[in-house]
Amino acid sequence: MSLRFHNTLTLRMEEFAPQDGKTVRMYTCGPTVWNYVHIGNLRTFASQDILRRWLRYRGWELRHAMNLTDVDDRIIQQAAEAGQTIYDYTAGYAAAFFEDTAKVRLEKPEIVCKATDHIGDMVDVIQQLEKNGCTYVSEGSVYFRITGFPEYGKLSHTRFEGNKAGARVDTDKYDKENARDFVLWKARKEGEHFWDSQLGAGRPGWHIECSAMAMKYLGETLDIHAGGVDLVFPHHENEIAQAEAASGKPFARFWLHTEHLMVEGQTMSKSLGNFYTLRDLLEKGHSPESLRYLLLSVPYRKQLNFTFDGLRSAATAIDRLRNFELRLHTARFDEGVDALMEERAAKAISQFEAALDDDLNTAEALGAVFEYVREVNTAMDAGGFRDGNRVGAGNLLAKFDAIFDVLRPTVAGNAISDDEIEKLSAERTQAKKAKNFARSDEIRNLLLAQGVVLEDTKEGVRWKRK
RNA sequence: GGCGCGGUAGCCAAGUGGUAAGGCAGAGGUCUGCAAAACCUUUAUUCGCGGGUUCGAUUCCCGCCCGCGCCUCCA
Repeated sequence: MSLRFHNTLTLRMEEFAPQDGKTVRMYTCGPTVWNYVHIGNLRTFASQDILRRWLRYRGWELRHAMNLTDVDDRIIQQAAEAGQTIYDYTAGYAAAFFEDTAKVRLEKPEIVCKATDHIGDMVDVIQQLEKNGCTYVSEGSVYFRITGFPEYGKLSHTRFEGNKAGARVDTDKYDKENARDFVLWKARKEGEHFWDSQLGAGRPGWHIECSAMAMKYLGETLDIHAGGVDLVFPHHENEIAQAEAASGKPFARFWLHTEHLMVEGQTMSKSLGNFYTLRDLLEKGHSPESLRYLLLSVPYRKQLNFTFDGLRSAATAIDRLRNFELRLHTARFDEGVDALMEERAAKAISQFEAALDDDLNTAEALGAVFEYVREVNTAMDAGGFRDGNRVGAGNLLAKFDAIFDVLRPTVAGNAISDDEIEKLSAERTQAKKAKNFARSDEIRNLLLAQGVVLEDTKEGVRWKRK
């Protein structure tokens, strides 16, 4: 089966392959670095992480660029309130972003580009748009004239001329010819950060950074452009208008949008008191892997309802997989290879792959893995799983974890060492043999307090970190 | 009003024109010094509601109800 994605541009499933048959050129809208990442951000970024990993799994090379928005109205305002330059203000949050995303095991894109490092590139694109007659100047600011771009609205599937002049469109912006026109370059305002350019003193509008940087690093036509659903309009629509009006070429072939995360059935917002950053969850004692699993367990085009109950369920589900892996590595099996078990592993892998090929159906992919785990556990109990089957089973787990990446526990820096655990475990076994159950229970509890669980099995003791 | 997503067991959730994957929780069991941990079994005659097409629909069509998002900054 071939790799297919749902394309927002066409609202259809389409077979995917990169233009050049080798390297996928992908752009994703990154964070505005004015705060710590929240779990809604992470839902989108996690879905893009799966996309990255799956594209590579399927043999493509990857050239993925992600922007950091480090200048906008909020940043300017908050930096001013903090008495800092925008550079000082955003540097800390940019660093925190990569610390946090690494904890939930998001791969870093090949290219990370900051808006403030690319002012000149944005000015170049705006000048090209001027040349192409798509702009006008009003009160010192440069605007994009959407009536000059007939395809405006093709991504959000909106025909603006037929649209009711709704209450939500600003009607007091006298400086624009059309309410939907958007700013490319904002004239300098007193006290605000600005750059001198051929366009005059000012700063870039929000949308231009993505068009400029994407084309600079990936060429005029991208294979994939992705982001959260809220960006479809106006951000991505405007990116298309800017890029295509400047280059005359299609900006991106595939547009992938991740649905939003809700919290307890409601929109996450600070005013509702249900707003969580990754740091909030870690402080409450939840593991980064459990959040990663939860975020990935619902396919990206479906709204995900975050609950703490769900987070705990995710942690338990991961335990089941880790227990299986531990059993696979520690239990004793009869010599030989069981053909049926090999067949089951191959079937599980093909189901797993077909699921992810189908627009990254992570829920179905997980189903294939769990079904396999249960069948193999049953076979292990019945003696049907042989020593030679370890390779096939391990291979399946490796493929699974290359994408989901949740099997390896996060171990704190001050955790008890493996050697100490082994030593205490051995002492407990001795105590048990001597029927000194008081001492053996004491050791078990002592290790439990350190987050280590001892398990008695037919073949002896095994341990794991919780 | 326009555009889009969704309503499947207590919760999360996959799915197909031919009779419902998987996870969590619950119940039962195996193992065990008691435990812990682990593992196994089990839990929807039914897929928001009403019509229609069909030999047959949760899956296709029409209508309706409900939830959510975007149309303004937002992942």
